[in-house]
Amino acid sequence: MANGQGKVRASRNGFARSSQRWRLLFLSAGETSLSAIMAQAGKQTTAGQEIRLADIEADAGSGMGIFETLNGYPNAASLAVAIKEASSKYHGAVGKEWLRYLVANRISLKDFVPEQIKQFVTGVIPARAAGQVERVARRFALVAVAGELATHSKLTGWSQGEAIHAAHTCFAVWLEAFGGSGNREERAILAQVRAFFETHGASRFEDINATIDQRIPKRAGFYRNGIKEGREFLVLPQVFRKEVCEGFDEKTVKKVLLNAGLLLPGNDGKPSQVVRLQGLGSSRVYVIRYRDEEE
DNA sequence: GTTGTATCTTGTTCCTATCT
DNA sequence: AGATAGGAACAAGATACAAC
Repeated sequence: MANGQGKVRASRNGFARSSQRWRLLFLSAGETSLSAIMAQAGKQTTAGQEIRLADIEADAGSGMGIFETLNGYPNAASLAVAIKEASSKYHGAVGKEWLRYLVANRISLKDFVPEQIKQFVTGVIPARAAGQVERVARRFALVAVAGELATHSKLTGWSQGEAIHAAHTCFAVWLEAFGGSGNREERAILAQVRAFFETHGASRFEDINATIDQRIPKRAGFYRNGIKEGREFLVLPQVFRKEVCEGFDEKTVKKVLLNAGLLLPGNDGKPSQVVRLQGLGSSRVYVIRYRDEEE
């Protein structure tokens, strides 16, 4: 549905039948964002998918959930109930009037609407923005212009410019989250690495100085009490790739861990260090300094 | 004799250029 | 414009050499 195109099929006599096309603007009150769902499945979202489903934070930041102002109601819940009652009583009335207005003014709107959309878009997108950002901005612009037109034709009762202001605010929130998606990924990686050591740190790592044989089922690596301070985990390359980096790009994980100071690089600048291990000879391992929260 | 470091080799991945 | 091949870059294992 979000692609705006139906399946292309052949007609009965073998010719290409014209496929169905539509423009769809839908709003979903999903509790979890698309990227969160994909992350649960251990997959990445491509930029194109995030463009089709633009995430807007539902918390307006005023301490009242989705609302910014209460419009005279004592609290957010009573406003929500009032909106629900009014909409179940009057729903559809404005929509019909709106369509009537569009049809009556379609000649003049044909030039006016694209012009207004262009104006909105150039006003909100930052310089040197990616084309994807502009595409999302155009969708917000359509909503903004439609809202202003509805206000102009006395269908909403809003003050002039309110729809544009609202779309502006929502777009700014979206843009910040989209631009900060790298930060979101970074946090997810650090959380995963932390969880790995919290789960396996005491059970799957062997003491590097151990003289007696220890039985470590599904050994993930070794630990040593750090040269400077704290405990250092020496993770074997296969485990690092398969378990620590699971669901993420290995290079990205290494970069994030290096930047966070958790992964100690070797003297030769490589992310892994060569360490002599009991029974394994010298091997490359990823040295990760695990710090407790209070340090 | 052991340990640490440096260099070489091999394998893999990604990017670019060329051809169809 | 897309696909394929080749080259470059990087990582990891191996080996050699030096120092303690």
